[in-house]
Amino acid sequence: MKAVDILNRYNLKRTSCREGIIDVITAANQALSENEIREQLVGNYDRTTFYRSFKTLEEHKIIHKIIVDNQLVKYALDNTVTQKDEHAHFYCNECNTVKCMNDVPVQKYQLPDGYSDVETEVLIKGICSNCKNQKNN
Amino acid sequence: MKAVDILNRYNLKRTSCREGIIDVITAANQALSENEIREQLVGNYDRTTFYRSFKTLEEHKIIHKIIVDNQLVKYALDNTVTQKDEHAHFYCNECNTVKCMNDVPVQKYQLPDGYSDVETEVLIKGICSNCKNQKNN
DNA sequence: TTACATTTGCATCATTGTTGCAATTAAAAC
DNA sequence: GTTTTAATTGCAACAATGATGCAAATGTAA
Repeated sequence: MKAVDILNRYNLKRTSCREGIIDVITAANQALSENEIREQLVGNYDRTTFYRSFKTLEEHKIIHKIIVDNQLVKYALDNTVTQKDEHAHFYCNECNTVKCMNDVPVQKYQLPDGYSDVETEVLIKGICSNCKNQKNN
Repeated sequence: MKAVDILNRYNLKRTSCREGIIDVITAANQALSENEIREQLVGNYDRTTFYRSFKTLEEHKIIHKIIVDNQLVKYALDNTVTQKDEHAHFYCNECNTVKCMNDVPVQKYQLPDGYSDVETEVLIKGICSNCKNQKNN
């Protein structure tokens, strides 16, 4: 789906910053940090505009954040857009990339009495297939 | 186990700040934020000292951080100290507390070929039993 | 009690994110 | 195609979190 269509679907004004962010994130096969997105973005936007665009896109569940160790913040397209189920995220300790594991659904957890869950976040840390290959060669 | 014993076990100097932090965290039945810990702590420490103490305790896996939405940072005793398995964390959307679900072990996830996992973080968001009770009354 | 290495507090700086406000822009109405 | 209106942008300022260098203070071992 095109950025413009996504913005229309959520009744958001199609500003170049929002379109650009969606395009860059859509094109990537991994979650991207703020700086990675800015590097690939055409045009120069104020930091404030950036953050506000992210916030808006997040609030409408067009993108979502994945945070690793309270340090690394990465963004990816949200389930509601990709039509996939709630999935686990994978962080590679070697190359520091974050990927949405669309084929690894979040499992159901049995909570103690009285607790009800709304949402579950799963972050798996380890070595990705790319880095593993490089080690073996 | 006493704070002093824990510090000794890891060959760390027993400074009052470190002891205090461990004591406060041990006494709590939920994960605490920096400010919550500082409030309960006897003595006034510089912010830098605080952060360095946390860092040291984290590096030695005496405590661990749980981060919610890249915003709320909470600390709790680590598995290596409590002798429990890797567990899920629960964040209450109502009262904003974080608890270690020691009885909810992290499940095994089947990753795509080539991926190997080292550690899995699970954060379940929802309503805790306390808040649920208050709603029903 | 002394000696040495570690830790503390202070000043300073970096990063990430927010808010208020005037200027600009997108989208709808004319 | 213009005008109108509401949303968005950029700027300045601010807040929170965290790191670093360095001299002073403290813990530990001798």
